[in-house]
Amino acid sequence: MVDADKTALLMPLRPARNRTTEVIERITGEIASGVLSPGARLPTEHQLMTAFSVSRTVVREAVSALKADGLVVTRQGAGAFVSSDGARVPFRIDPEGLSSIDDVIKLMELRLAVEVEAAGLAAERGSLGGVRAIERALVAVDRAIASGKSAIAEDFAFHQAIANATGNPNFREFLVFLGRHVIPRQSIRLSVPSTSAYLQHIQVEHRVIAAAIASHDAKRARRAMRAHLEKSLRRYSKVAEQVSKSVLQTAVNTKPARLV
Amino acid sequence: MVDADKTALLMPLRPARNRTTEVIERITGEIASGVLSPGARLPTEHQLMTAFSVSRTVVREAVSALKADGLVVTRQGAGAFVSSDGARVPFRIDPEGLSSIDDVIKLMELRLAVEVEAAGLAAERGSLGGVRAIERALVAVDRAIASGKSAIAEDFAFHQAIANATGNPNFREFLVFLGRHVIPRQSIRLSVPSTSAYLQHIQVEHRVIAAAIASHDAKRARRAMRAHLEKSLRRYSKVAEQVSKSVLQTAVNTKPARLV
DNA sequence: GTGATAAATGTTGTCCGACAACCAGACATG
DNA sequence: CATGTCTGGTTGTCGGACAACATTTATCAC
Repeated sequence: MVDADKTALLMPLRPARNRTTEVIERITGEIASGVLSPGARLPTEHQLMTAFSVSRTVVREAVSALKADGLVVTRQGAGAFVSSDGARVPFRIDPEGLSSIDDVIKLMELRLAVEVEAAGLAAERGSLGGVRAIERALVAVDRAIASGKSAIAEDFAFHQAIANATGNPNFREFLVFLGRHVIPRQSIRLSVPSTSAYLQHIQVEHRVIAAAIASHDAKRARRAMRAHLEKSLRRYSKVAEQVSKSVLQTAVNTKPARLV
Repeated sequence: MVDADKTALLMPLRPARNRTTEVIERITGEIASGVLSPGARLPTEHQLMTAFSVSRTVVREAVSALKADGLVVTRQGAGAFVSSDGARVPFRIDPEGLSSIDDVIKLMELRLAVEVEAAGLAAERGSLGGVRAIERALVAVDRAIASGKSAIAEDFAFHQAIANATGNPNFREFLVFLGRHVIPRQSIRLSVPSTSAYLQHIQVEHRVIAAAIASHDAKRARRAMRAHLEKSLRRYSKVAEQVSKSVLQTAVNTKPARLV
């Protein structure tokens, strides 16, 4: 954990405020604020050059980034246009917006919503192979606990196996997306006692969920998953309270992170 | 609808296969396939220029797009690196992957998961203002029905008001994200009878949900929302069956859309 | 006059060369 | 040995040029 903090301190200064990102933010702002409505044509590269007094390279890189985000589409010889079908613009979670523990909790609520339904769907139509995969993930957690590890990766693999058993890839994909945001937060590890006894208690909850899915009892699966995740949420918010009391100590650790 | 199809036909050729996109796909592929592991440094711009035999402009626009996607970060003077914390890479839904009705159903299942929990949270901790907003959205739907409109936008606003009442912005944001993908599909409108009688029946379900939220009954709110959306899903999959029978007619309509 | 064809203009896509800002490691200095 | 400096390499920005394409305008045949 100390290592994680150190690397965070040694590798800061990511968003390197160069001209390109400023142009990106300006254009993005005008699109978001509605000045440029969908389908509208945005200024020509030359106009943008003179308006922002930057080179064409900067303008083109900015537009390229906007294109990658799906906000604009370009047509050679015609111009660049604000994307009319918003279907391409992705769902982002600002990493800066996860600095507080409360933000992490809000994310975990979304995860709970998805996972509860995933457990229900897995129970309704989980194939034999899907159920087998869930049980394999369970024994993997067992092995990790036995060897004294924190079993974080194995625990996540278990939840992923359930999402997989729904037969709906959206559940697995969205779960790993949320995992990428929630898991790397070091504050989680602080909240997890990760003693063998605690982990084995978690495993009991896991087995209840797995049993409900295996017996195709959707209601029980949803209830078990909800209980499992709500317990984790409550434990987490308790940590939030404790941490908020010792703000001074955390402040010196989080402040540099905000500068990133 | 005919207009929408026409514009879709007149403005096709989105992925305009230019050199930049090819370079993007090549690099993205090498990252996805694990050839370039997180934290690894990718080749210098000069190496990429000679490797792909393109100009530096193309290379820079490509890495600019990759930067916008969060796949790589650059440090002036040091190089470009594969992003180590995947927290920046967004959640995308490939618009091409929504061509079949089955894909849309799979998306709606995810929406159901989020909305059921949103209704529960809104009931648990919905403020007075939040409940008022939900009721306002309800009368808006009433007005739309009375004036003979399809009330699609007003219906979505109602669901959005519920997501808002959770106090967790993630729910609203994710819901509008999903809405951007699901709503524009014309196949939905085909499945909606949109007769006044049908819409008023929908409103009955809406009122049950709103009442449960207003009385802070989380369980009932979740159950009502689940019933509401599952009914919509079932109706939708029925349409899917009917459509799959008349594949020939839909084929001529969907084929060009795939080319977009 | 009208419709088709061609020219002209404007815009994005690509290439090239150059310099500034910056970083990492080698080197020199005390 | 520690510190400062230098040097080569890399990304960031600039400017100009031409190609490919779209749109508009002008021209011509009928």
